[in-house]
Amino acid sequence: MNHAIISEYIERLFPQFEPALKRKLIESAKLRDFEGGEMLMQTGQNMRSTVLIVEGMVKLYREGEDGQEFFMYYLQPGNACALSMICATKQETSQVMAKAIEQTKVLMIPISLMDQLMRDYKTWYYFVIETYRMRFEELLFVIDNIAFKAMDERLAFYLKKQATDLNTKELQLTHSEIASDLNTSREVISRLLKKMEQAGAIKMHRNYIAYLS
Amino acid sequence: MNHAIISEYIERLFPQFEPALKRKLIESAKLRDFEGGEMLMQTGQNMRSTVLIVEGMVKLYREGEDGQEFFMYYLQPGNACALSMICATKQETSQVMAKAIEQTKVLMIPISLMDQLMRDYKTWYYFVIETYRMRFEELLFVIDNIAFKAMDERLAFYLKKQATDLNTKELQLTHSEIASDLNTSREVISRLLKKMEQAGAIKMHRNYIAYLS
DNA sequence: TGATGTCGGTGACTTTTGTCACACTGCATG
DNA sequence: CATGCAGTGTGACAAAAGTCACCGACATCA
Repeated sequence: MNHAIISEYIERLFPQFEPALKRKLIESAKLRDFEGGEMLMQTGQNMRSTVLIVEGMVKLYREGEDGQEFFMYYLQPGNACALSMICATKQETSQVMAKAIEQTKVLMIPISLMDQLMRDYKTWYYFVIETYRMRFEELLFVIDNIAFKAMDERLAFYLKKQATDLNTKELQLTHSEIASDLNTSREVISRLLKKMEQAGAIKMHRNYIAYLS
Repeated sequence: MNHAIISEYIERLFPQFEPALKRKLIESAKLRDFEGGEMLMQTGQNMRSTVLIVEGMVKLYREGEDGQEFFMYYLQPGNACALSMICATKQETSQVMAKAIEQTKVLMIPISLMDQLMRDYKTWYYFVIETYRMRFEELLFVIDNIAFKAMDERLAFYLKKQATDLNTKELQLTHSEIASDLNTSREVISRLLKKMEQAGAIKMHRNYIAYLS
């Protein structure tokens, strides 16, 4: 039975939720699977649910006019999609792309429940506010980087963030992927990576980069 | 008496608030004045109130490491500062600068009231969510521009936005100010403006720019 | 083992943006 | 009205980033 699985996820990932809220979510949330590479959300799409990630990893990015994929941030188990909350509440369409980068499971909470949850469960309200705050801050960092920093610094920041978020020092990234995430060209990334390698910050290998220190 | 003035502002600028909420705000909000050029909020500052603009104009910008002022958006009468809500709720420090660009009046709502307002007044809750949504969207546009567009396009977008937000075709901006807002140099702006003038999009004058069409 | 495709390296070049230097203009102020 | 200053114009150059062309290394698979 799905309820038991959902219950387990909620207990593990959202322990701060009050018991009544947990029960409410267990009875009304739907579990949904996404394959790696599958889209959770697309620009212009209308959201009907708020999304809580419970397994896997979701990449949020802004799509440029000719299909560029400008990376913003990752969502991990325990995170909610701030945009799905916002769009859900207002019935607005999404402004960003969300893609599962590996096998991912999410809880879908019908938008019709949002009002009630916000009003009746303080821990939910705090969770929502905290979600907004975190994502807002992430966007501010993104803006800082592209507004004030040159490519080399942006690349260094990007690699560091990848190492932190994905919790590994072996970054499974091709130069093309990085270039796409930073909206530049592969050659630029290749050259900058070489400099970083010479400076001893990384070690390059085929298909992955070892992040040192 | 201040209550009467506050009441008038609320009636005029926030007609969508339910009567009980209006009464609550009238009794607990404080009116505060800022001179043009005065800071409402500074990076690292701790917020103790949620801020509603009722008169004037507030400029939100991100501060770079060497004092650059990267423009994000304006707040006008009827708007709330999304960041003051977020920071207020979590007792976090602000990540941006907010500066009054003219004589400005705001309503300050003590953070201690936020929980109660969110829970008890549906129109407040909607207002907050809508505020988040709008500002989130603004940030996404900002990111679009700096991530995907070249200076000329960014400048065109910037001028258009100024004309819209400030509701005038006579933009009281010096080239230096524009350069600072877009985090580039005055010379670049001067040259691009000349191109735009030649293309017939604007007409330059000393100390102001006429935005045509 | 040869064919193919992805990944990465690199030189040469262009374009865009940033920097420096200096000149000009109109306004304000004493 | 002389002086100073903020605002602007502009040429020359430097630096950063983007583009193009092409190469080689490696993996996979028939």
